[in-house]
Parts: sequence; C-alpha cells; structure tokens
Amino acid sequence: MKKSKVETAQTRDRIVKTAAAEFRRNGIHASGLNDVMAAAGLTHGGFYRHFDSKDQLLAEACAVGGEAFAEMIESAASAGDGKNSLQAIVEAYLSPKHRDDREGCCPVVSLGSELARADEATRAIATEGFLDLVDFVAKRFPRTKPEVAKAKAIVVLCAMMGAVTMSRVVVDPDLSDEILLQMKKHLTGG
Amino acid sequence: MKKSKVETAQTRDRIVKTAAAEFRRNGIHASGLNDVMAAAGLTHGGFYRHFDSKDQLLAEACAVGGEAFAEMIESAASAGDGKNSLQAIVEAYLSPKHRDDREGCCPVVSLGSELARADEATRAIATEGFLDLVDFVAKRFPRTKPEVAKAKAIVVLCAMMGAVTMSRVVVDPDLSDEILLQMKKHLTGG
DNA sequence: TGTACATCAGTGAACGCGCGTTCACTGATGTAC
DNA sequence: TGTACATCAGTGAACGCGCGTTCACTGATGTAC
Repeated sequence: MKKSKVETAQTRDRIVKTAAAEFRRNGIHASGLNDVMAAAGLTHGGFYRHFDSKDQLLAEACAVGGEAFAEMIESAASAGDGKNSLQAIVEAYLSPKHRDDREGCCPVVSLGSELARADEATRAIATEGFLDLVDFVAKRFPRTKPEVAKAKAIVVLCAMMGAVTMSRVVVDPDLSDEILLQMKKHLTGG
Repeated sequence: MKKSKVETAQTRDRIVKTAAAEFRRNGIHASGLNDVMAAAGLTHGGFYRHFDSKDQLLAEACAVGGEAFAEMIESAASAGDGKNSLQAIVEAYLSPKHRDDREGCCPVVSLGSELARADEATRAIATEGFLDLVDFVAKRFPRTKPEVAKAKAIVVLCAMMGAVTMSRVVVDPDLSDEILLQMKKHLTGG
C-alpha cells in the first residue's frame, strides 16, 4: 500500500485543505479526525503518518485557510480599480455571499472564539495571517503615513470580522443583512 | 435528599450562572455537563432534574450571561456623565480588563463563532440580547433619528466585538493592546 | 396540630457512543547490489 | 538493467477516556387526613 512520494505529498495537502474546510464549517471541537479523514477519502488510521496531532493539523489548516481567504480578498481588490480597491474589499467581506460561505470564509469569522483558546502555535499562525491582511489593506490608504494606514487597516478588518460574526448569530435574516449593510456604509464613508 | 422549593430554585439558578461562566471560559463544546455541575458543587446525575438537555442549559446561560454583561455595560455608561456615556461604554468594552475577563465578558466575544452554529432557540436569545444592547447604545445618540441611532449602535457594537475577539487571538500582547486602542480612537472620534 | 405517605432533588453507577491516539498488518514503492 | 529487500502510506481493529443521557436508589420535604 505504500504510495509514491508525490502521491504522499498530495494526500497530505488534501488532508490539510479538507481540514481547513471542515473546521470552518463545523468548528474545531466539533470536527473529528474521523470526519476530516473521511471527507478527504481516507480512513482515520493513516492520520498519524502525516501529522503528530490534531493540534498540528489545526495549525496547518489555519495557515492554508488564511492564505486561501487572503487570495480571495486580493482578487476582490483587483476587481475594483486602484482607487476603489478598499471599497471592493469591504463589499466582498461584508457580502451575504461571504456570510453564507461556511467553508471558504475568513477563519476569524468561523473560528474566532475557538482560536482565542487555541494553542500558541495556532494563534501565532492566525496572527501572521491577520498581519498579512492588515498590510494588504493598509496599502489601500496611499499618501498616508504607514503607521496611520496600518491603524486604519486594523480597524477596518476587526470591524468587518465582528459584523460578519454577528450577522451569522442573529436569527432574523433582515437584521443579518442590515448589520452587513450598516457596517459597509460606515466603512465606505456612506 | 429532596430539597425545599426555594433551595431547588436557588440550585437551578446556580447551575445556570455557573454554566454562563464555564461556557464563556472554555467554550460550549469544551465544557462538559460534568464540569459545569462540579463547578456548581453538584454531581452530574442531578442535571436532568432541572433541564431537558445541554442545549436548554446553553440557551438559559446565554440569556443570563447576556443580561449580566448588559448590566456591566450599563453601569459603565452611568459612571461617565450623560454626554460622554458612549465614550464610557466604548472604553469599558475595549479595555484590557474586558479582554482578559474570560468568564464575565460579552458572550459574543467568548462564544461568537460557536453561537453562529448553535440551535435556533439559543441564537434567538443571543439576538434579543444583542438588540437590547443596540437599543441601549442607540440612546447615546440623542437628537438623532431612531433608525440612524440604531444603525450607529449596530456598527459600534459589532466593531467592538470584532476588535476584542481579534485581541484575544493574536499572540503579541502589544498588537493586542494596539487593536483595542485603535478601535477606541476610531469609535470615539480620536 | 400530629401522623402517614407521596414527591422529587440529588447521588453514583451505568448506558452507548465518538473522541484522539496506537498498532499489527498489507503491499506497492524506492533502494542496494 | 534486473533482482532482493527494506520502507512506509494506508487499513481496520483496538485502546482508554469523557461525552450526553438514563436510572435505581436515598431521604428530607410537602401534602393529605
């Protein structure tokens, strides 16, 4: 049953990507390794050929999930023209599509309160992902001092994270939409 | 072993209050009924004399935790004078004290991403708690149309929730403080 | 008011189940000669 | 290049453990007479 090196690496990648989706969909605690491995088309026994522990998988899944989400945001930014790329980011982040995308969304939205209790390695990776996003958003404030741009980016990102999280908690669909809309108006100076 | 009606009601209250703290400290999934009952000074077997299920306890714990947190915010608001009560709320919510208070904090901060996956009853209670806070904060915008004040309150609350959540995720204490500080400056027009 | 009995809050053991993790086994791959 | 052997990815059963939930039992409380 031994697989080629290429195949082994592909399997490992598939497990991490599957975990990144499963964790975001169901939460960290609620996603069993059995679920993740089955969703990746494998049995659970082989897990420890690739990883030391569930915590290690979580850390790697956070890295991959964060990068994938950053790419989504970056492509949304480049869809808007140079001047309006901040608005394009805000509209993508605060869209009902993002709110309803349980597998591909921002990891902080789907896992925020669980990440706050995760081990240091995972939180360090989440911190890096956040800072990468902060840098990217900060560039949308040209002719602004770097520290000020960074501060603005932190505010915009955290505000959006809170809004999408809350839009998922409330039961009233109209209220959920309103939360996204009001935050969008606020952040785009409407 | 039967207890008096008063004692029974007190026990029930104690379980709910203990659960409200345990859930916020450790998360919903990570808090076992055994943990909650032991923390309330009881054995786990008696749980079902008071509640139908863990989900029911969660819903009631959300209600109690939300009310207790609202009272904290209201007392913070009345500590500042009438004009600056909004600023007092923002400063209390975005304080390191609130970030570091794992048991008494805002339920959305400690449980947000888990609440988003909770059952309808719990999310309905969380929605009520949120709307109560929105109404309370909206009153800090006098001489403003009710719809506009409500919109502003939604924005302020969600932005603060996101900031405190993120401040708990990041590993760098300076960055954590900066997140709180920048959001405070932003919301108080600094 | 005093007595007999039903109620039921709380205990502690047990239920089935799924968790994270381990392990003997398999057989195709990669390596050594 | 061809053959013999070591490696190890993946399987499936098993480990101990804790989960949510159930239940027989207890004894003090509340109730009926």
